[in-house]
Amino acid sequence: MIKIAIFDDHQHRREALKLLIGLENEMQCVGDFENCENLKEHLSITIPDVVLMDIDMPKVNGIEGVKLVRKNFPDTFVIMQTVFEDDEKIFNSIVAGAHGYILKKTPPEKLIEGIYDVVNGGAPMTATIARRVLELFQRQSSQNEETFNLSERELEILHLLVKGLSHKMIAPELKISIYTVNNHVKNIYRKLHVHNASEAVSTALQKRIVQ
Amino acid sequence: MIKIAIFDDHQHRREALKLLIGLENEMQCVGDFENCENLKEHLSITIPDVVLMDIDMPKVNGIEGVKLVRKNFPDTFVIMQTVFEDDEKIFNSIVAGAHGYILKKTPPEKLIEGIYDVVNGGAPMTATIARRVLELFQRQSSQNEETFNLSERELEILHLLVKGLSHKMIAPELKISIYTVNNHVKNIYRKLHVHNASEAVSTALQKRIVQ
DNA sequence: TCTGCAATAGCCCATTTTAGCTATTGACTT
DNA sequence: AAGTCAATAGCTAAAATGGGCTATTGCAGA
Repeated sequence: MIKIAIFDDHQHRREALKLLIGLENEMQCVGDFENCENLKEHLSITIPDVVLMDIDMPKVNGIEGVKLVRKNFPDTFVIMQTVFEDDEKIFNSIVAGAHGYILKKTPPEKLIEGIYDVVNGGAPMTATIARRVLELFQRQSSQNEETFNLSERELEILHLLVKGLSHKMIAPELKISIYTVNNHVKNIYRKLHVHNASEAVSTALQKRIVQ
Repeated sequence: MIKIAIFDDHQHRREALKLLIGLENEMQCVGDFENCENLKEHLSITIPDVVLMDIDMPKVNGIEGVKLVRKNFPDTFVIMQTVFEDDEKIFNSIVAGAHGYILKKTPPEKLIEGIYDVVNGGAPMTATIARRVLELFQRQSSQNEETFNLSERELEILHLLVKGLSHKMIAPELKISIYTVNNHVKNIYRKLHVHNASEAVSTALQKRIVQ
């Protein structure tokens, strides 16, 4: 039996969802709430497996809601619901830890399918949202192909600098002398146009020269 | 008519896919190749709308392949195909610009559905892959709410360290003495559990304490 | 074959950093 | 009123760094 809680500020929508869930033998609505105030207390009592979370709610909205759920009830799945496919809302929901993202106009049978999907390890979302997620992902990790002409060895040393190792610690790590380390470091600085280790590390991470 | 090109190192699989595509009235296979060598030339001639790209191919693999397609043929959709759901392959494919990710064991009708899906703005993927994508996303942008109890002033100084400023440069910037800078830096190190500026900068950026 | 360059090693030295202290002031909490 | 803590300032000494150099080896490209 899948226990479901509903967060939505429209009472008629809550009623409709309860009715829909009631039609399924394997599902049970254990609570419906008009916003995420006292979410922690509500969920402590109802202990749902899945939360249907409207994004646009007064006072404490759905983004905050999903954060609260994920923080306090890590085993509970959260499916976001919204009227429009808004990039920022999609992004924030996913970063906050949502497990699915379904439009309100989605036909009832698809919503039910989504609930089964999420408890079985899936991530229900519309085709368009899936595409948006991929695009957001690509934008996020736009790898700067530029390697600043750093040699293999320099990249290796840069990596160790990022890990916080001193010259003295890098030398035995690479089985070379501290003088050589110093030389490589100087060459790295020249190529990255920086003048100290902090700046080099900063550049390395921000331009994604090393991960 | 949707024009499709196939990249897969197994000839029997290429034949099977060609046969499958041939059964659809709205689809046409315009080429099949055993790896991504000369991909640019192949696509220049065949000009497909959708590329089915196997990931594990000898010489030039699918990840490199999708990069090449996206770089040279930005309007062509790429659906990745692989045997297993491997986090690293999923991640690399998406970062490289894939539009979909389907398992080879996926039934034929689902693959055809995926092709229609991708040209209609969707991103076909299995439920499990969708979940993985969301998790990768969350991991990527895990905004560590944790601020490590750094004070306002310490955050300010950490920010300047990330910008590559030395203690001597930070002092006049904040109109405080270099001794005070040194004290703040020491406190930052203690709170972040690090022992030098590189490590502090690295932690600050990776845990997203500063941007 | 010549040339350039990466990788290695070395030296020097001024400057910077790190870590150990002490101490005052002012704000906030109990 | 007492206690805590952030922010400030100061001192010192040891360690590390950054920026000058020179030099050898070996590889790859012109």
